[in-house]
Amino acid sequence: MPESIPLDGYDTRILAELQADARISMAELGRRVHLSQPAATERVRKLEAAGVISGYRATVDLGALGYGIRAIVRVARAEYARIVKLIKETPEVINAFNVTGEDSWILEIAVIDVPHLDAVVTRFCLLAETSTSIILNAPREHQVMLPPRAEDVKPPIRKITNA
Amino acid sequence: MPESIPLDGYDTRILAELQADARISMAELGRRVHLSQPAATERVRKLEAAGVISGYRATVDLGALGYGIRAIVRVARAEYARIVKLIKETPEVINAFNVTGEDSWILEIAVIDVPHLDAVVTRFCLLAETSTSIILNAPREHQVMLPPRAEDVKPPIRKITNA
DNA sequence: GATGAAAGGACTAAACC
DNA sequence: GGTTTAGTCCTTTCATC
Repeated sequence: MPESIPLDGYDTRILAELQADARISMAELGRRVHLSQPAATERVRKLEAAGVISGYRATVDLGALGYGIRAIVRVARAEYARIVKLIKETPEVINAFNVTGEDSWILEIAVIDVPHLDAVVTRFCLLAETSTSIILNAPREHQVMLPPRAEDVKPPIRKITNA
Repeated sequence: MPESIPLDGYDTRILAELQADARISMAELGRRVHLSQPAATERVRKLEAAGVISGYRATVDLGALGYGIRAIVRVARAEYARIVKLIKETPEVINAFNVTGEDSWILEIAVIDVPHLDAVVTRFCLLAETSTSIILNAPREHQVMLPPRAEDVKPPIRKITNA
């Protein structure tokens, strides 16, 4: 699994375009980033091979699908293996993060309505302490992520040697 | 913005396939869901028009991009407008949810290293109380969401009328 | 919704810079 | 590394069943 391959301006623009619309053709991508179509295709292939691009997914509108409520469930004092098992068995869990701190799990879930929310949260309550917050709105979702700006990257302190 | 159009088995399978790989051709999609290519194309077009499919995005590996740490930041006692402004100015924020409860905001961020984490969190600390948890692992991410199963959908209680 | 035909566009590979 | 060209393949669109 190669990591941290050098990314230049073309790669950055390709990543921006494909995060904004993953279904454009390689020819259209080339036009947008000012590369020929074969050059764009080759760069995308390398970004995929390097693992920088890990996939392409359609985004669905949960409301249109019939899920009226999204919520964050924090889970504390849970037994690791049992929680992982319950997460894997629960399709309403969109994202599940194991985190440091008092609450060891943070889940994002989608449910139809309040009775459904109750049903899902109750399953986790049986294994651990939970705290549920309903998502009211999301001013940012799926931010397009590009390589860190140079000013944010602190070079490591060089070790003093006897050279 | 049309919502809750009826979705049949074909639509469900199309949504599953496109959430798993958004770059397949309409011909390949048709093969996978056992529809002709024009039929598959037309259904995708309708799902897009109805807003069920809201977009297609490439997923990037944050580690490969150079972001070594992901974290959840909970923000409490914040002034709404100022927090929204700060979120919009902070590219490290991947997702930002305004939620019910004590902590009114839950942010997911990606940073390069601990100094960078410190820098980002400090900006939010100046406006509100924060609590930061580093993400250790994520046993589930980007769950494929399909229309709710029938057994989860509770029909509304019919009102008693004088008919 | 399927089939078949026609047109347009996209991808692959090669030669060249 | 990128570009251009040429050839093939695929996709899309339309009309018909």
